Amino acid sequence: MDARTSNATEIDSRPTNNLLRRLSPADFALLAPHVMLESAAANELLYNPGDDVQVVHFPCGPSLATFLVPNEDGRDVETILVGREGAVGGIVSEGFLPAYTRICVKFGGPFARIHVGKLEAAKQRSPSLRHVFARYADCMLAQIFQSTACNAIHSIEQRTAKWMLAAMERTGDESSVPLTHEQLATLLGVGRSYASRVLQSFKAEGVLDTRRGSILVRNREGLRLRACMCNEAVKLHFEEVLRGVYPTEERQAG
Amino acid sequence: MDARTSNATEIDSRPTNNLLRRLSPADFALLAPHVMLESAAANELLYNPGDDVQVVHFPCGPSLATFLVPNEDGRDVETILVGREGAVGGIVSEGFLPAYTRICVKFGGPFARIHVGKLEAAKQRSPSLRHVFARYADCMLAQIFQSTACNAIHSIEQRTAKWMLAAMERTGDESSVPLTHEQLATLLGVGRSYASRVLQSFKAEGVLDTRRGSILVRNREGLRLRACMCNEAVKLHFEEVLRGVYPTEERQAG
DNA sequence: TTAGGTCTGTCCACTTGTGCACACAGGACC
DNA sequence: GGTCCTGTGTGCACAAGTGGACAGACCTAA
Repeated sequence: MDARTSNATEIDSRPTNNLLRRLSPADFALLAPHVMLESAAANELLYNPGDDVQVVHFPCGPSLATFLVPNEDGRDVETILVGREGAVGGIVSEGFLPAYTRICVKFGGPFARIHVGKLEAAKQRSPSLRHVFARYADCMLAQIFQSTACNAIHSIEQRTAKWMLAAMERTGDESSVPLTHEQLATLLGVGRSYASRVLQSFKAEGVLDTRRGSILVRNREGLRLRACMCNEAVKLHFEEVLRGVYPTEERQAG
Repeated sequence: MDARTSNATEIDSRPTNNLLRRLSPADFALLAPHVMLESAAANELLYNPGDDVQVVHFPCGPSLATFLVPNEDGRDVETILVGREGAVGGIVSEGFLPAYTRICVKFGGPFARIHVGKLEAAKQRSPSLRHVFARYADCMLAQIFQSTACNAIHSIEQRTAKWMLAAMERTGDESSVPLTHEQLATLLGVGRSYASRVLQSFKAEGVLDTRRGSILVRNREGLRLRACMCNEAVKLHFEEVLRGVYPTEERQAG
């Protein structure tokens, strides 16, 4: 699989994960033999704290994973969402270390998987591949930093709106988010009744509608107005950092 | 500076930064020619968002740096502390990317510095050196994840206590933290008057005393009781991950 | 068709944190 | 020794979020 064969058809045959699609044909070719496409159900745990990190998971299509930090009182706290724009597992650590967080499939669907060892071996052969992953790691870091700040100062209302937009952007579903109020509350780290009240206030303003087990978005722009700008800040960094992944000449060649 | 000279004297001559001290003599020797020891004053900015990251800064002794996330309304939000246990700048990204956060010297003092390019070159020559930094990156990630969770669910009282303990641990000063109420408030992302009130309640319980511009710790154990366990969780991960940095034989050789 | 479990909407009393205001205290500098 | 500035202590009205409770709605499965 050399640069010659890198046409649109080949690119489309890749898993629908933006990080993998961003790779040059040559870099993807290094990974391709080791990539497995599998599916995972909602609530499946990819890692628990202390697990030896051996596999990188790339959410594809509407799949969504989250990082949960366990808390002394037993309830986990949700931190960041990772969808088809990225990957989870050994991104920063380069694997073979105990996981710090729990990683949970939030919305089920296809995942591309590769063993960390294979990925690291490929990185050793291709500096540009290493750079792609280092850059993505930096983006993920930005995402977490932003979440930390967001949790410190933004209201539950803002964070609810932010979360819904982030989820929709990743799943591609423009009109609904499959969550119960309970799940939304857990995810925001607030009480269920308060989460319901926030949704109710959005509903009163015509932004949302609620169904049993899912939330329907009626006015996306309204939601955006009520959200903090954290998503946008992070997205900007993603674009800036990942745009320059390959030097121009290499990208032209692809 | 080769392995032959790696005796206790040489180790003590290293900068008082635990990450650097943790390196095997051979690995440190790769960096040593490029390490500059300088000092920075409190409030000095090491990076601003968008800056090209070219230098890694290792806080030494009582120096302390923090990562600040800029907010739409202009006030920065403090996220994590980095002291002599670690380093800031290009740790995850491997440098040469725009910084996402602002990095600010919180408590002034000595910093060891090295150009990212030199560090990366050394990593290329020594896989074990690369591993040390990958492992530290993972620890830093754990720290940020924990902060995100902490901000989501812990009270200001708990976070105040946590912050004070974390600062003392890093500076080595067991009895005082040089902060005004205003600074503490900013750092926690709360209003100044509420920060004062929390300190007042600690004072009433005999845990603290307040001075103009600094906070005196009277009862460290009491502080620990009032803090959340976030520090401990992260510390455990640091120990677990950094303990195994060098395989036993290599450590013996050093 | 009914029964039972889960999800939802809402009430209430309560705690936590906000934002502003203002008096006063501690130092530094003339 | 006074002056001025910044930092500190506290009061108040208010907003945000908690946690428990309970009735009713929706869905599934027998």
